[in-house]
Amino acid sequence: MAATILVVEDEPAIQELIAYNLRQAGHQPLCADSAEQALRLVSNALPDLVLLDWMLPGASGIEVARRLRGDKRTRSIPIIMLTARSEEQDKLQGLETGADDYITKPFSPRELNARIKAVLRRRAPQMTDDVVEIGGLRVDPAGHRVTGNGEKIDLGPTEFRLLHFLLTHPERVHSRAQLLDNVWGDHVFVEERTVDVHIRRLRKALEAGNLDQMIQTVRGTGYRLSAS
Amino acid sequence: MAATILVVEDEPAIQELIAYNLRQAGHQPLCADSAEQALRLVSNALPDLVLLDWMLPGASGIEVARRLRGDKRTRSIPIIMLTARSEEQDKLQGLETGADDYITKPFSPRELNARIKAVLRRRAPQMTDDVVEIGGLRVDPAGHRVTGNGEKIDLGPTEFRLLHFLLTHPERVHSRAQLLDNVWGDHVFVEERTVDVHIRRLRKALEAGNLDQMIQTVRGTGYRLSAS
DNA sequence: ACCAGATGTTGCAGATTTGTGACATCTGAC
DNA sequence: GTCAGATGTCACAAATCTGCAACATCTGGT
Repeated sequence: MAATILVVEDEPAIQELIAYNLRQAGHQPLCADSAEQALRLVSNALPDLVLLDWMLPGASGIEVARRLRGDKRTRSIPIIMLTARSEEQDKLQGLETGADDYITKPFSPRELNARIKAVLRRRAPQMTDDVVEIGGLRVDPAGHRVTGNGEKIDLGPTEFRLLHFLLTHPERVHSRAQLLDNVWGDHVFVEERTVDVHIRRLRKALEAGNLDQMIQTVRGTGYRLSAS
Repeated sequence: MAATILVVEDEPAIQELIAYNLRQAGHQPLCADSAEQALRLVSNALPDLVLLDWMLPGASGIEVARRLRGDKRTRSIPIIMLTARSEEQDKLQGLETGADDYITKPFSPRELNARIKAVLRRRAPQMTDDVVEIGGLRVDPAGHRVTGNGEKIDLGPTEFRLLHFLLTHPERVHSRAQLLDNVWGDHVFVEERTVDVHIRRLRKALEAGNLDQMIQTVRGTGYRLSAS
C-alpha cells in the first residue's frame, strides 16, 4: 500500500506534520505550498493521491481540483480535501468539484490514514500498474502484456482493459452496465450487448491455454472471472 | 449491493452531487425535486430506499414520509432524511414520523454510504452484498455463488433470489404473497402457486447436500428456512 | 375410512437471455 | 487515399428460465 501522495498545504508546520505522518505510514510524500507548484509536480510525475488544502492563498485549492479533474491524465487521481471546521460551505462545493472525501482540521493521524486507505482502496484496483495474476492468467499493465500459463496472448485494447478489470475484481459478478462504466468509461453510449461480443473475443483469445472457462456467464446478471 | 435509491431534494446542485456519489457506490439514483414528483415516481416503481430532504419548499418532506408510511405498499421502504445542521428540532420529529436515520448536511460520501449500508442491512438485508451462511448453506451475492457444505450448487436466477431472501430472513414463516413481493417484486402478477414450484426447484437443487430439509413448509401459512 | 383443502411434482410452451458470425463504420499509420 | 486492425451493431440460433395447469400426494378433521 505504499503510495506517492502529493500534499498541497501552504502552512509549513502542518505540511511537515502531514508529511511526517505519511512517512510513518509507509507512504512517499511530495510537498507543494502553492497551486502552481502542485500542478508542476503533477506534470512531472503522477501521484497516487492528492491531499489538498482548500484554503490556499488566493482560494486556488478549488482551481487545483478543477484542473486535475479537467485533464484526462489526472482525472482519476483521488483527492482528499483538508478544510477548517468553519468552512462548512466549502465542503459541498469541494465534493461537487470532484473531491473524493474531505477531512476537517484538526485531525488525528489515525483518521487521516483511515481516509487515505479507504479512498485508495475504492479508487485504485485497476489503476495501478501492478502485475496481476490469477490461476495462470497474468496481465502486466505497464508492459501491456498478457500471458496464459506462460504462453503469450494477443488482445485488442478493449479486450485488454476488460481482462484487466476482471482480473483486478475477480470472483464477483459484474453486470454489463458495470463493465461498460468501468471498462468503456462513464457517459459512453454503447449497447449493453456489445459487452457480450467483447467477452466472446476475450474468451476466444484465452482458448489457447484453456483459460477461457475462467470467464463465466451468470445468467440474468452478468459475467465473472474466477480462478476455477 | 446495487440498490435503487430515490433522492428527494429541491436544490439541483446537491441533488446532482448525491446522485453522482450514489452512482459511484454502484447504486441507481432516481431524482425528484418535489413531493409530488417523488410520490409519482414511487407509484411507478418502488425504490429500495429514499433519501429525503426535510426542507422541501412547503415543508412537505414530512408529508412525503407520512404518505410513504401510510401506504402498505411503501411502508417498509427505508427513509433517510437530510437535514441542515440547525434544524435540530426536525430530527426528532423526523424519526418520530418514521425515518430510519438522518444525516446532517454537509456530509461526506463516506458518511452517506455508511448510513445507506447500515439502513439497508437493518431494513432489507437481502439488498447488501454480504455473504450469508446458515447451517452449511452459504450464499455469496457479490460472486453470485451458492455452496452447501462446501459443494457448489447451481441455481437459476429466481431460485437464487428466493434462497437469498430466505437466508437473510431465516427462522420465520413467509406467506406466498410476501415471497412474491420480496423476491419477484411488487407490481408483478403471478399466481401464488408459482412460489411452490420454485420452492420445489430450490429444494431439488439443495438435495445434493441434504440441505433441502432446511426449507420447511408451514401448512396453511407459507414457507420457512431454518437451520433444521 | 373418507373428504376437502393444501401442497408436491411434472411436463411443456412461450419468453427471455446469451452465443456467435457477419457486416458496416471508424481510426490512425503510411 | 488506402489499408489493416479495432469496434459497435445486428440477426439468428442455441440455451435456459418461467409460469402454469394438470395430476399426484399429503394432512388433519370428522
